[in-house]
Amino acid sequence: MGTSPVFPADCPSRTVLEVLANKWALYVLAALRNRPCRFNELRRILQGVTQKMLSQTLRALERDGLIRREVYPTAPLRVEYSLTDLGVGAGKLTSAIGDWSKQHAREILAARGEYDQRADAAPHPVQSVGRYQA
Amino acid sequence: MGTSPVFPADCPSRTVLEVLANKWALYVLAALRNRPCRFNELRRILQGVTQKMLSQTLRALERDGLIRREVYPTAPLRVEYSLTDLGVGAGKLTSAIGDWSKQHAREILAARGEYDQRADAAPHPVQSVGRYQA
DNA sequence: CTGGATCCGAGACGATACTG
DNA sequence: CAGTATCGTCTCGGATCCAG
Repeated sequence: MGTSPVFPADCPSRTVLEVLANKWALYVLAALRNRPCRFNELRRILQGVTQKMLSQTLRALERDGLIRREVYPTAPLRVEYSLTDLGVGAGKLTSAIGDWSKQHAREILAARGEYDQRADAAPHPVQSVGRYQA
Repeated sequence: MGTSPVFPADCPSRTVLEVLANKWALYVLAALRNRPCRFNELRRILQGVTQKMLSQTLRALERDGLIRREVYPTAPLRVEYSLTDLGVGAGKLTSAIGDWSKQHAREILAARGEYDQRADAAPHPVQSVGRYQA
Protein backbone atom coordinates (compact mmCIF):
# COMPACT_ATOMS: atom_id res chain seq x y z
CA MET A 1 0.00 0.00 0.00
CA GLY A 2 3.01 2.18 0.15
CA THR A 3 2.89 2.83 -3.53
CA SER A 4 -0.83 2.94 -3.97
CA PRO A 5 -2.51 6.27 -4.45
CA VAL A 6 -3.21 8.12 -1.25
CA PHE A 7 -6.28 9.74 -2.62
CA PRO A 8 -7.29 8.12 -5.89
CA ALA A 9 -8.23 10.69 -8.47
CA ASP A 10 -11.78 9.42 -8.67
CA CYS A 11 -12.18 9.36 -4.93
CA PRO A 12 -15.07 11.52 -3.79
CA SER A 13 -13.13 12.62 -0.77
CA ARG A 14 -11.00 14.66 -3.08
CA THR A 15 -13.82 16.99 -3.95
CA VAL A 16 -14.54 17.32 -0.28
CA LEU A 17 -10.95 17.96 0.60
CA GLU A 18 -10.67 20.60 -2.03
CA VAL A 19 -13.33 22.68 -0.40
CA LEU A 20 -11.37 22.62 2.83
CA ALA A 21 -8.08 23.20 1.07
CA ASN A 22 -8.81 26.88 0.85
CA LYS A 23 -7.58 29.47 3.24
CA TRP A 24 -10.82 31.39 3.49
CA ALA A 25 -12.77 28.24 4.17
CA LEU A 26 -10.38 27.46 6.98
CA TYR A 27 -10.77 30.92 8.43
CA VAL A 28 -14.53 30.90 8.13
CA LEU A 29 -14.87 27.60 9.90
CA ALA A 30 -12.52 28.77 12.61
CA ALA A 31 -14.43 32.00 13.06
CA LEU A 32 -17.81 30.33 13.24
CA ARG A 33 -16.63 28.00 15.94
CA ASN A 34 -17.00 30.81 18.42
CA ARG A 35 -20.54 31.69 17.52
CA PRO A 36 -22.83 32.36 14.58
CA CYS A 37 -21.93 35.42 12.59
CA ARG A 38 -23.46 37.76 10.11
CA PHE A 39 -21.94 38.52 6.79
CA ASN A 40 -20.21 41.80 7.48
CA GLU A 41 -19.27 40.54 10.85
CA LEU A 42 -17.32 37.78 9.22
CA ARG A 43 -15.85 40.26 6.86
CA ARG A 44 -14.41 42.17 9.78
CA ILE A 45 -13.25 39.10 11.61
CA LEU A 46 -11.54 37.64 8.58
CA GLN A 47 -9.39 40.61 7.84
CA GLY A 48 -8.49 40.92 4.22
CA VAL A 49 -11.24 38.91 2.63
CA THR A 50 -13.13 40.56 -0.16
CA GLN A 51 -16.87 40.44 -0.37
CA LYS A 52 -16.66 38.24 -3.39
CA MET A 53 -14.43 35.61 -1.89
CA LEU A 54 -16.36 35.58 1.33
CA SER A 55 -19.58 35.16 -0.57
CA GLN A 56 -18.13 32.38 -2.67
CA THR A 57 -16.64 30.63 0.30
CA LEU A 58 -19.84 30.80 2.30
CA ARG A 59 -21.84 29.42 -0.58
CA ALA A 60 -19.42 26.58 -1.10
CA LEU A 61 -19.48 25.66 2.56
CA GLU A 62 -23.23 25.91 2.66
CA ARG A 63 -23.50 23.73 -0.38
CA ASP A 64 -21.47 21.04 1.31
CA GLY A 65 -23.61 21.22 4.42
CA LEU A 66 -20.87 22.55 6.63
CA ILE A 67 -22.54 25.80 7.48
CA ARG A 68 -26.13 26.92 7.72
CA ARG A 69 -27.44 30.18 6.33
CA GLU A 70 -30.45 31.67 8.05
CA VAL A 71 -32.24 34.74 6.86
CA TYR A 72 -34.28 36.82 9.26
CA PRO A 73 -36.56 39.10 7.29
CA THR A 74 -36.29 41.84 9.84
CA ALA A 75 -36.05 45.48 9.11
CA PRO A 76 -32.59 45.88 7.71
CA LEU A 77 -32.51 42.18 6.89
CA ARG A 78 -30.33 39.86 8.81
CA VAL A 79 -28.42 36.84 7.62
CA GLU A 80 -26.67 34.63 10.04
CA TYR A 81 -24.18 31.90 9.33
CA SER A 82 -23.51 29.09 11.72
CA LEU A 83 -21.88 25.70 11.75
CA THR A 84 -23.89 22.58 11.18
CA ASP A 85 -23.02 19.42 13.03
CA LEU A 86 -20.88 18.49 10.11
CA GLY A 87 -19.25 21.88 10.21
CA VAL A 88 -18.46 21.55 13.87
CA GLY A 89 -16.49 18.42 13.13
CA ALA A 90 -14.66 20.05 10.28
CA GLY A 91 -14.04 23.12 12.38
CA LYS A 92 -12.22 21.13 14.99
CA LEU A 93 -9.81 19.87 12.41
CA THR A 94 -9.23 23.17 10.68
CA SER A 95 -8.76 24.89 13.99
CA ALA A 96 -6.20 22.29 14.90
CA ILE A 97 -4.30 23.29 11.80
CA GLY A 98 -4.61 26.92 12.75
CA ASP A 99 -3.32 26.26 16.23
CA TRP A 100 -0.47 24.25 14.87
CA SER A 101 0.40 27.08 12.49
CA LYS A 102 0.52 29.58 15.29
CA GLN A 103 2.52 27.26 17.44
CA HIS A 104 5.15 26.56 14.84
CA ALA A 105 5.09 29.81 12.95
CA ARG A 106 8.42 30.86 14.37
CA GLU A 107 10.36 27.78 13.34
CA ILE A 108 8.74 27.66 9.96
CA LEU A 109 9.52 31.26 9.27
CA ALA A 110 13.07 30.57 10.36
CA ALA A 111 13.33 27.60 8.02
CA ARG A 112 11.96 29.76 5.28
CA GLY A 113 14.58 32.40 5.91
CA GLU A 114 17.38 29.89 5.87
CA TYR A 115 16.15 28.34 2.68
CA ASP A 116 15.94 31.67 0.92
CA GLN A 117 19.37 32.64 2.09
CA ARG A 118 20.79 29.34 0.93
CA ALA A 119 19.09 29.72 -2.40
CA ASP A 120 20.63 33.14 -2.83
CA ALA A 121 24.10 31.84 -2.16
CA ALA A 122 23.70 28.86 -4.45
CA PRO A 123 24.05 29.80 -8.08
CA HIS A 124 24.46 26.12 -8.69
CA PRO A 125 21.78 23.71 -7.60
CA VAL A 126 22.22 22.63 -4.04
CA GLN A 127 22.99 18.99 -3.99
CA SER A 128 24.73 18.18 -0.79
CA VAL A 129 23.08 15.31 0.94
CA GLY A 130 24.17 16.30 4.40
CA ARG A 131 22.15 19.20 5.57
CA TYR A 132 24.80 21.66 6.42
CA GLN A 133 23.22 23.03 9.47
CA ALA A 134 24.64 26.54 9.35
CA MET B 1 -13.31 38.40 21.74
CA GLY B 2 -16.10 37.09 19.63
CA THR B 3 -15.68 39.89 17.20
CA SER B 4 -11.93 40.02 17.18
CA PRO B 5 -10.09 38.71 14.18
CA VAL B 6 -9.51 35.00 14.16
CA PHE B 7 -6.31 35.28 12.26
CA PRO B 8 -5.19 38.89 12.12
CA ALA B 9 -4.01 39.83 8.69
CA ASP B 10 -0.50 40.54 9.90
CA CYS B 11 -0.31 37.30 11.79
CA PRO B 12 2.59 35.15 10.60
CA SER B 13 0.55 32.02 11.05
CA ARG B 14 -1.41 33.09 8.00
CA THR B 15 1.53 32.59 5.72
CA VAL B 16 2.07 29.22 7.28
CA LEU B 17 -1.52 28.26 6.96
CA GLU B 18 -1.58 29.24 3.36
CA VAL B 19 1.05 26.69 2.50
CA LEU B 20 -1.09 24.00 4.04
CA ALA B 21 -4.27 25.32 2.47
CA ASN B 22 -3.39 23.68 -0.80
CA LYS B 23 -4.67 20.37 -1.93
CA TRP B 24 -1.41 19.11 -3.32
CA ALA B 25 0.43 20.00 -0.15
CA LEU B 26 -2.12 18.03 1.80
CA TYR B 27 -1.73 15.04 -0.48
CA VAL B 28 2.06 15.17 -0.40
CA LEU B 29 2.18 15.27 3.36
CA ALA B 30 -0.28 12.42 3.55
CA ALA B 31 1.72 10.36 1.08
CA LEU B 32 5.03 10.90 2.80
CA ARG B 33 3.62 9.78 6.09
CA ASN B 34 3.93 6.22 4.89
CA ARG B 35 7.54 6.44 3.86
CA PRO B 36 10.02 8.56 1.94
CA CYS B 37 9.31 8.82 -1.75
CA ARG B 38 11.06 9.77 -4.92
CA PHE B 39 9.76 12.34 -7.31
CA ASN B 40 8.09 10.16 -9.91
CA GLU B 41 6.91 7.89 -7.21
CA LEU B 42 4.98 10.75 -5.70
CA ARG B 43 3.71 11.61 -9.11
CA ARG B 44 2.14 8.20 -9.40
CA ILE B 45 0.82 8.18 -5.89
CA LEU B 46 -0.74 11.59 -6.20
CA GLN B 47 -2.77 10.86 -9.25
CA GLY B 48 -3.46 13.87 -11.36
CA VAL B 49 -0.69 16.16 -10.28
CA THR B 50 1.48 17.67 -12.98
CA GLN B 51 5.21 17.70 -12.62
CA LYS B 52 5.15 21.42 -12.36
CA MET B 53 2.71 21.56 -9.50
CA LEU B 54 4.43 18.71 -7.73
CA SER B 55 7.74 20.43 -8.12
CA GLN B 56 6.33 23.69 -6.81
CA THR B 57 4.60 22.06 -3.92
CA LEU B 58 7.66 20.11 -2.88
CA ARG B 59 9.81 23.21 -2.98
CA ALA B 60 7.32 25.17 -0.91
CA LEU B 61 7.14 22.44 1.68
CA GLU B 62 10.89 22.09 1.74
CA ARG B 63 11.25 25.81 2.14
CA ASP B 64 9.05 25.76 5.18
CA GLY B 65 11.01 22.93 6.69
CA LEU B 66 8.20 20.42 6.47
CA ILE B 67 9.93 18.01 4.16
CA ARG B 68 13.54 17.13 3.51
CA ARG B 69 15.04 16.66 0.09
CA GLU B 70 17.98 14.33 -0.22
CA VAL B 71 19.93 13.75 -3.37
CA TYR B 72 21.87 10.57 -3.92
CA PRO B 73 24.27 11.09 -6.82
CA THR B 74 23.93 7.51 -7.95
CA ALA B 75 23.81 6.30 -11.49
CA PRO B 76 20.42 7.44 -12.67
CA LEU B 77 20.27 9.99 -9.89
CA ARG B 78 17.96 9.60 -7.00
CA VAL B 79 16.09 12.21 -5.05
CA GLU B 80 14.17 11.26 -2.02
CA TYR B 81 11.64 13.31 -0.14
CA SER B 82 10.76 12.65 3.45
CA LEU B 83 9.02 14.37 6.32
CA THR B 84 10.96 16.36 8.84
CA ASP B 85 9.89 16.35 12.46
CA LEU B 86 7.89 19.42 11.71
CA GLY B 87 6.35 17.71 8.71
CA VAL B 88 5.35 14.72 10.77
CA GLY B 89 3.34 16.99 13.02
CA ALA B 90 1.72 18.71 10.11
CA GLY B 91 1.07 15.38 8.44
CA LYS B 92 -0.94 14.16 11.36
CA LEU B 93 -3.24 17.12 11.05
CA THR B 94 -3.63 17.01 7.31
CA SER B 95 -4.23 13.30 7.39
CA ALA B 96 -6.91 13.88 9.96
CA ILE B 97 -8.61 16.14 7.47
CA GLY B 98 -8.24 13.51 4.81
CA ASP B 99 -9.72 10.86 7.02
CA TRP B 100 -12.57 13.12 7.93
CA SER B 101 -13.22 13.80 4.26
CA LYS B 102 -13.41 10.13 3.46
CA GLN B 103 -15.58 9.47 6.44
CA HIS B 104 -18.11 12.15 5.62
CA ALA B 105 -17.84 12.19 1.87
CA ARG B 106 -21.20 10.54 1.51
CA GLU B 107 -23.19 13.02 3.54
CA ILE B 108 -21.37 15.96 2.06
CA LEU B 109 -22.00 14.80 -1.45
CA ALA B 110 -25.62 14.31 -0.50
CA ALA B 111 -25.85 17.82 0.89
CA ARG B 112 -24.26 19.09 -2.27
CA GLY B 113 -26.81 17.31 -4.39
CA GLU B 114 -29.69 18.68 -2.38
CA TYR B 115 -28.34 22.16 -2.55
CA ASP B 116 -27.95 22.05 -6.30
CA GLN B 117 -31.42 20.65 -6.72
CA ARG B 118 -32.86 23.33 -4.50
CA ALA B 119 -30.99 25.97 -6.40
CA ASP B 120 -32.40 24.72 -9.66
CA ALA B 121 -35.93 24.84 -8.38
CA ALA B 122 -35.65 28.24 -6.79
CA PRO B 123 -36.60 30.95 -9.22
CA HIS B 124 -37.65 33.00 -6.23
CA PRO B 125 -34.57 34.68 -4.82
CA VAL B 126 -33.29 36.26 -7.94
CA GLN B 127 -33.47 35.69 -11.59
CA SER B 128 -31.53 32.64 -12.49
CA VAL B 129 -28.76 34.57 -14.02
CA GLY B 130 -25.72 32.86 -12.80
CA ARG B 131 -24.84 29.70 -11.15
CA TYR B 132 -21.32 28.48 -11.34
CA GLN B 133 -20.70 25.50 -13.48
CA ALA B 134 -23.59 25.83 -15.84
C1' DC C 1 -27.28 45.39 5.61
C1' DT C 2 -26.69 41.44 2.52
C1' DG C 3 -25.12 40.10 -1.38
C1' DG C 4 -25.15 39.57 -6.75
C1' DA C 5 -23.00 41.20 -11.50
C1' DT C 6 -19.21 42.62 -14.02
C1' DC C 7 -14.70 44.09 -15.59
C1' DC C 8 -9.96 43.14 -15.38
C1' DG C 9 -5.18 42.08 -14.07
C1' DA C 10 -2.26 38.62 -11.83
C1' DG C 11 -1.17 34.40 -10.89
C1' DA C 12 -2.41 29.36 -11.14
C1' DC C 13 -2.12 25.58 -13.90
C1' DG C 14 -1.35 22.38 -17.97
C1' DA C 15 1.32 20.82 -22.02
C1' DT C 16 5.44 20.55 -24.27
C1' DA C 17 10.31 20.75 -24.96
C1' DC C 18 14.77 20.55 -23.16
C1' DT C 19 18.89 19.83 -19.65
C1' DG C 20 21.92 17.25 -16.34
C1' DC D 1 15.27 9.92 -13.34
C1' DA D 2 14.49 14.59 -11.82
C1' DG D 3 13.73 18.43 -12.81
C1' DT D 4 13.78 23.59 -15.37
C1' DA D 5 12.00 26.80 -19.11
C1' DT D 6 8.60 28.59 -21.86
C1' DC D 7 4.17 29.52 -23.41
C1' DG D 8 -0.78 29.66 -23.61
C1' DT D 9 -5.02 29.19 -21.13
C1' DC D 10 -8.02 29.92 -17.57
C1' DT D 11 -9.49 30.63 -13.05
C1' DC D 12 -8.83 33.35 -8.99
C1' DG D 13 -9.33 37.25 -6.67
C1' DG D 14 -9.85 42.44 -6.21
C1' DA D 15 -12.42 46.73 -7.22
C1' DT D 16 -16.51 48.75 -8.30
C1' DC D 17 -21.26 49.34 -9.06
C1' DC D 18 -25.85 47.98 -8.12
C1' DA D 19 -30.14 45.73 -6.24
C1' DG D 20 -33.34 43.63 -2.70
